Amino acid sequence: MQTDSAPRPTLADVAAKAGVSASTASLAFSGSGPVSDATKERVLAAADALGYGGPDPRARSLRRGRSGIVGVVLEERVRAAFLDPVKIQMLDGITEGIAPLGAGLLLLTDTGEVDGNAVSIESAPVDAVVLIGCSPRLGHSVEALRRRGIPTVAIEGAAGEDIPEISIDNREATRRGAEYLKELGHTEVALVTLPFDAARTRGPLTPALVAASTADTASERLLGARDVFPEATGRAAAASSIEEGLEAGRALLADPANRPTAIIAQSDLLAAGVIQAAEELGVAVPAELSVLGFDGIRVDGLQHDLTTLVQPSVAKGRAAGEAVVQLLAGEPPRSRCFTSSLHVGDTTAPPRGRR
Amino acid sequence: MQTDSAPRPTLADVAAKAGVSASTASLAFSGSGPVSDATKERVLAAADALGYGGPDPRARSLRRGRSGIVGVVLEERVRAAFLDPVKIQMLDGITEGIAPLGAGLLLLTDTGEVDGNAVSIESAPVDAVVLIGCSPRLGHSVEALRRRGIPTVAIEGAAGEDIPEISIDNREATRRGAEYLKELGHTEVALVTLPFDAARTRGPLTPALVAASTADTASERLLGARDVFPEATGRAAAASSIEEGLEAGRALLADPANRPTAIIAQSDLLAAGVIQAAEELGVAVPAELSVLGFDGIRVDGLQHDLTTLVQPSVAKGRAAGEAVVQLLAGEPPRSRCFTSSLHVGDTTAPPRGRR
DNA sequence: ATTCTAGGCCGAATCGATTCGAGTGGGGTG
DNA sequence: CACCCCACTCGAATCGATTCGGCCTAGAAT
Repeated sequence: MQTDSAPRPTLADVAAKAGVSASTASLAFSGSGPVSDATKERVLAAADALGYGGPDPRARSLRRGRSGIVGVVLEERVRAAFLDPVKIQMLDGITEGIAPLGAGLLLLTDTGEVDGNAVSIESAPVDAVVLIGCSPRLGHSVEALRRRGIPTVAIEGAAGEDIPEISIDNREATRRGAEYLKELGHTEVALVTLPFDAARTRGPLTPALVAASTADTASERLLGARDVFPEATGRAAAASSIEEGLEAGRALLADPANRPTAIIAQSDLLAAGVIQAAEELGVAVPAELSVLGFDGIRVDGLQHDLTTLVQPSVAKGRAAGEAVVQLLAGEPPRSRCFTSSLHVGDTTAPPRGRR
Repeated sequence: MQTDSAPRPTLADVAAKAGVSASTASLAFSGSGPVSDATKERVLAAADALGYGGPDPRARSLRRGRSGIVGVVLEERVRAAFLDPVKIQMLDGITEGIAPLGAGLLLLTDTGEVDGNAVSIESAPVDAVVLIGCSPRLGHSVEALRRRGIPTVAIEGAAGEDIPEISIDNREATRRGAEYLKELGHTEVALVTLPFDAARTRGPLTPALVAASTADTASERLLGARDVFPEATGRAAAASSIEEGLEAGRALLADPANRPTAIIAQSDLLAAGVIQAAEELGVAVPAELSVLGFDGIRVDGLQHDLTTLVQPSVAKGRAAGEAVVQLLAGEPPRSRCFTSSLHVGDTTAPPRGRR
C-alpha cells in the first residue's frame, strides 16, 4: 500500500518545508511549547503538503522513555485466554482502570520459550505490565520484568513483596462453599483443581503434586476445601475448561461403587465439565451429585444454575489498572484483596438418602 | 519496584564492563554477527553482573524500523468487542495468522477523538494493522494509516483498492436465508440491522438512513434480504447485542394487529434479543414468528437452536493475519471472500395457518 | 618466509524526535 | 530615546541500539 521508493517524510523534512527548525516543528506538533499560531499553522500546512503522518512513535518513545503501552501477560496462548470469561472480564476491568493513561493494551503470553525476534516479556516496549492468572510460571516473568525495571502488578499470585497484588479470598471463599456442602450433609467430597505447576500436570491429586505447587490460586482453594474436608482428594486439571472438567469428572465418577456425593471444582468451567460427565454417566445433578463451582460466570450451554463462589472479576481488573496508574505516578504499590460470595443455585442438594 | 536513583545500565555500559565496543556487544546479543564464543560469553557475563535487562526495545525498534507489534483496531470500546463472540473468534484467528511473525497484538479503538498523548491509530508503534468489524468510521482510520504508511488489512468493509479485505458473502448469504423464509411461505418479513452510520443511529429503517450508510456489512446484508423481499423494512440497532435486539424486537412486535411473521436479524445476538422480545410479548417462536440470525455463534442462555447463517469467523481472522504477514514480506495484497452456510435450527417454521 | 584469506572486532554514522539552554527581535515603559 | 523584558525560535545534545565498511591479526597456502 506504500510506495517503497519514496521514504516517508520526517519531522526534519516538514520543518525544512515550513522554513523552521526541527525543534520548532516538534513543538508545533506536541502543542505544549510556546509557538506562535502562525508558525504552528505553517508547520501543519507543510506536514499536510508532504503527507507527513505525524511523529514516529518509535523515535518519540525512545526519547520520552515511555511507549504508552501497558502489557497484559496471559499465561496461555491468547486463544485459551479468550475462551475463559473470567479473563475477559478482568481484561475489561483493566481497560477501565488504565483509561486515564490513554495507553494501549498489548497482549503477551509467557510461554517460556524465548523466540529470537518475537515480542515477549523480555522485549516488549511496555511502560508497565499486568500479570493475569494463577500463573505457575510467575517467578520467571517477575524476574524478567524486574531486571528491565518495568512496574508490575499481579492478579492472583504472590509475585514478590514489592509487587502489588490483586487477589480474592480464595481459601476463605472455598471454605465457605465447602461448609455449605457439609451442612447439606456431604462427607464424600472430591475435588477438581486448577493446574498446580508449570507443566500443567493432569491427573490424581497426589501429595507430591500439591507439595510442588507453584500456583497459589489452586493451592489456596485446595486449603480452603481441606479446612472442611481434610481428607478430600480428587484430580488436577490441565486448564480451566469444560473439556478438562469433563475428563476429570469421568475419572472421578468412573466407579459406580465408589462415587463422591459432591464435587468441588475450582472454576465454573471445570464444574460445567463435571456436570457433563455426570450426565454422560447417568448421574443426576443435584440428586446424586452436588457440584460446586468458582467464578460466578455464565457458562454457555449449561442448563443448570450453578452453585458457585462469585468473584468480582471486573473489579479485580479495574483495581489492577488503577494500581498500574499509581505505580507509573510514582506512588507506592498497594495490594488489594476482594471478597467472593456464595451463590446457591440448583446444582447442590443434600446427598441421596439424607433428605 | 525500581530504584529510581540508579539508572538502568545500557548496552554501552555492558560493553565497557566486558572490555569490548558497543557494536560488538550488540552483535553478542542479537546473536547473528560473527563474534567469538569467548567474547559473547564475556559480554553476557558482564550483562548479568550489571543486571542488564536486554536491549531497550524502543531503541531497537527505532533503529530496525520495526516494532514487532501488530495493531488490531476495534470500532468500539474493548469491553464491547469482548462481548461479541464473533470478534473474539476473529481475534483468535488473527493470532494464529500472525504467529510466524512472533508479533504482539495491540488492542486499539478508533473512537475518533484524538486525545493528545493517548496511543491511537494516529500514533501507535505498530508494523501493521488489522481493522476489525463493519466499521462506519473506516474511512477515517484508513486515511490515518495510509499517511503513516502502515500496511493494513480490513475485515469486513471495503477500505480501498490497495487494502486487502477479508470478507464473506454477506449479500448472497442473506439472500439464501431470506429465500429459505420465502419458501416456508413468509411474506411479512421485518429486518433488524446492524448500525449504518458512525453515530450508530437506532430506530426505524428509513431510506435516508440506508442511503447515508457507511457500513458495508449492514448494507450488503440488507440488499440480500431485499433481493427476496424488496419491500421489507424494519429497524436499525445501535450495536450487535442482545439488548439492542430486544429493543428492536419490542418495537417490531408492539402492534399485535400488524406483526411480521418472520424477522431477519443481522447477527445472532440481535436475533437472540428478538426472541427474548417475542417471549416477553407471548409470541411463540417459531410457531408465530420465525427468526433468522447471522454469525453462527452460540448464544449464551438461548434455549433455541437458532436458524442462522454460519460464517467462518476464525478462518477470517486467520486469513487477515496471513495477509498481514504477506504485506510485511512485500508481497502484493490479496483479498479473500469466505462463504457462509445456512444452518436450519428450530427458530424458523412456516407462518401460522400455512402448514 | 611471504602473501592471501577470513574471522573478529571496532568506529562512526544513523534511526527520528524531544528538550533545554541560549539567542533574537519587537513592543512596552521610564 | 534608551532600556528591558517577553515571547518565540533555534542549535545541539540526547535517547539506546544497530549496521556497515574498514582494519587487524592469526593461520593457511604456496
